[in-house]
Amino acid sequence: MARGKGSGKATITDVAAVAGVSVAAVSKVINGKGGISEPTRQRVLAAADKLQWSPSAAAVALRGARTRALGMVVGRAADLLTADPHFALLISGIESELAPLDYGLLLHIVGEEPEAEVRAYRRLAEERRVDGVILTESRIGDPRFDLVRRLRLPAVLVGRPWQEDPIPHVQASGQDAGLREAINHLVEMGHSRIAYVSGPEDRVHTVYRRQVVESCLAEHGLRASHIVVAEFTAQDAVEAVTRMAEPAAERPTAILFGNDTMAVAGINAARRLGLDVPGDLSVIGYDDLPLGEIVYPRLTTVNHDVEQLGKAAAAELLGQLEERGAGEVAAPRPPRLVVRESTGPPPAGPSS
Amino acid sequence: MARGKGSGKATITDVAAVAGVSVAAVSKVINGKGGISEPTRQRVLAAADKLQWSPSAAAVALRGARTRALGMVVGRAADLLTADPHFALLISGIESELAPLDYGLLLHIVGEEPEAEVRAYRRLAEERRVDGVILTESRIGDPRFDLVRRLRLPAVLVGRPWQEDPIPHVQASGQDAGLREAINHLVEMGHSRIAYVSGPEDRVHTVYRRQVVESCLAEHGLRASHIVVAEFTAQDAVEAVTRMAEPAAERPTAILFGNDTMAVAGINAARRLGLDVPGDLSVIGYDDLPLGEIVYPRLTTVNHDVEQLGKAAAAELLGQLEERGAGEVAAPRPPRLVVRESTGPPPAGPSS
DNA sequence: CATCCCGAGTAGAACGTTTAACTCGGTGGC
DNA sequence: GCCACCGAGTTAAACGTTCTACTCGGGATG
Repeated sequence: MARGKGSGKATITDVAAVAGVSVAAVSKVINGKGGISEPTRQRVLAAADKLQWSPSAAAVALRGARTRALGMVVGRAADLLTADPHFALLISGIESELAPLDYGLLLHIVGEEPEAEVRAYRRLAEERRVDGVILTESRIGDPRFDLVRRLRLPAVLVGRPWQEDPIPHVQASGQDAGLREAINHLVEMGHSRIAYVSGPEDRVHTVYRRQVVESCLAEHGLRASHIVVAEFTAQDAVEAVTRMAEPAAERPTAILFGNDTMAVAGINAARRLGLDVPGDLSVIGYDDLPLGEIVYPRLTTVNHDVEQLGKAAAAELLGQLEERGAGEVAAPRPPRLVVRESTGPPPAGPSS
Repeated sequence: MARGKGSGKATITDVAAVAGVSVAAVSKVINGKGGISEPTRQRVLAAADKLQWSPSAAAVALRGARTRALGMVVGRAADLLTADPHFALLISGIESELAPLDYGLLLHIVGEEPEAEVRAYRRLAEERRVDGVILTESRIGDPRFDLVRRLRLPAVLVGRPWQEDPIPHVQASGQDAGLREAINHLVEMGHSRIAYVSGPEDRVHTVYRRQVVESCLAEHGLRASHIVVAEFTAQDAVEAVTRMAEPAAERPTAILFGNDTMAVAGINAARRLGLDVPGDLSVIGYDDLPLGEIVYPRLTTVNHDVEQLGKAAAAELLGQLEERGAGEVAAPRPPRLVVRESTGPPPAGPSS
C-alpha cells in the first residue's frame, strides 16, 4: 500500500505531495519561474532534496524543452580517433564548456562511409536526442551543412566552411599566422629548399594551409621544393621523407608537416637515413601535441589551441540555443610558432 | 490549414494516417512485434520512410523503454584526457560495439573532485538519461560501486574491482603476463638492477602491477633497485630518471615505466644526461601507444588491448540490458611484451 | 463600494510513444 | 450448429513533465 520510499524513482508528483503544493508549483520552482513565494519555494526545494528528485530528462525533452545534450558525429574509423589526439583535445574543450552547465556530449563514431554519417545526423535530429550538433573537419563540397539546415538542427562548425557557406563556425583569428611565422623562421635562418607535406586534400583546412604556404613562400621569392599530399599517417610521412632524400642535391633543407605525428615520424625516418635533425634537415610540425615536448629532439611546431576551439564551438552553440549569451568565450588566439629543437640553419652545402 | 509536409517533425500519428492504420499498428511494426500482416507492414514501412520518421527518443524513453545510450563519467581534469590516449582508445572500443546497434555514448567529463563525479552519476540515473554506465579507473576504496548499486544503474567496470567487489567487470585474462614477459626479457639479457616507475597508488591497477613486478623479480632472486611512484606525467618521469642516474654505481640498467608517455619522456631525459638507450639503459613502457612506433629508438613496451577492453565492456553492459546475448565478444587477450629498440643487454660495467 | 489588477497558486491539456485489453471476422473441432 | 480460438487490428491509458488558462483573495483606485 504505502509506496515505500525506496521503490521506483521519485516523480514531480511525489515532490508536490511532500511539499503540499501542486505539481505546477514544483515545476515553477525548479525552472525558476516567478509567482511562487519564498516560503513555498523553500518547502519545494526541501522536498525535492529529500526525495533526491530531479526532473526526468525524457519527460522534459518530450515536453519540447531542452535535451541538455549536444551531439558530435565523427566520421572516421574508430581507431583513427586514437591515432590523432586532435579529437581528444577538441572533446576536452567542448566538455569544459558543457560540464558547468550540466550539458552532456553524445558522441557517435561512425565509419568512413558518408552515408553512415548522414544517417547518424538524421537520427540525432529525428529522434530529438540532442539540442544541437558540433561539426568538425569541413570537407570540400561537404553535404552536412545543407543537411543540418534541412533537419533544422542547430549546428556549429569547428574550422572554416567550404565556399563561404553561411553555417555558424568558429575559428581562430589570424588563421595563417602560425604557418607564416614558421616559414619566416626558416627563411631567416637561410633555408631556401623548403618542402611541405600536406594532409589529404579533401579537407578544407589542408587546402587552405597549402595555399598559405605557397603564397608565403612566394612572398619571399621562393617556391616549395616538394609538395606531398599524405594521409596524416606516420607511414606516409616516412615514405615522403624517403622519397625526398634522393637525389641529395635536390633534397630539401627543411620540411613542414601537416601535423605533429607526421613530423615526428619524419624526423625518425630522416635519422634512419643518416640525416641529422636539425643539422641536415629542419622539421616543423603542426598542432603542438604533448608528444612534441617529449621526443628528442623536441619538436618545433605550430601551436593552435584546439581545446579553446572546442570550447568556443560549444559556447557558440549554447549561444544559439539561448542557453547563455553569445560571445562570452574568447575567440581562440591565432596559431603561433613554437620554436624548439628540430629546426636550425641549413647545412653549409655546395649551394652556398 | 493543411499541415504542410515540411513543417514540424513527423510523428507516429502522421505515419499511421499515411499508412491508413492505427498508431498502435505502426508501433508494432517498428518494434517488430507480431500480429501485423506482411502487406500492412510494408505499407507502414513505406509511410515511415516517406515521412522520414523515426520514433522520438524522448517519448520512447519516457514510456519506460530504453534510452539507447550508455554513459561514461570521467573524473579527471579535461586536459588529462588529452595527455593520456588511453581514454581515446577505450572510447574507440566502446563505440565500435555501440555504433552498429545505434547506441550512443554520453560522455561527461567532470573535474577531479569526487563529489562532482558522484553528482554526475546521480544525474545520469535520476534523469534517466542512459541505460547503463561504464566505469573506468577503479580506485582504492572506490565509492562508485556502491553508488551505482544504490541508483540501480546497470554498470560495468573496465579493469579490476577493489577488494573482490561483485560489480560486473571486464579484464584481460592473464593480466600479469605482459609484465612478467618484460621482466624475463630483461633478466635473460643479464639485467639485475631493474627499477620500476609506477603510476599513482590510489588506482587499483597500479598497485596490482607493482606487486606483479615485485613478485616476479623475487622469483628471479632479485629486488627492484628503485621503486618510484609518479603521476603518469612526463614531468615526473624526467625527475625519476634524473634522481636514479646518480650515483652511477647504483644506477639501474633498466627501467620499467607504468605507461608509454613516461617511458618516452624517460628515454629523452636519459639522453640528455648523456646516457645511451639502450646502450647504457634499457627502457620498457606500458600501453603500446602509436607513439612508441614513431619515436627513436622505437619503444619496447607492453601491449594491452585497451580498445578490445572497451569493446568487451560495452558488450557486457549491453548483455546486462538484454540487448544482445552476453559473451559474444572475445575476452581481451593477455597483455604481451612487444620488443623493439629501447631494450638491450646491460652495459659491461665494473660489476661484471 | 464596485472595479481592476496583481501575486500566488491550481487544474488540466498537451508532448509522442508503448502496451494491456479489447473487437471482429473467420476457421476448425466436435 | 455452436463454441473456442486465432490472427490482425484498434482503443485508450499510462509515462513525467511544462505551460496556458484559470481561480481566489486582497489591496489600490476611482
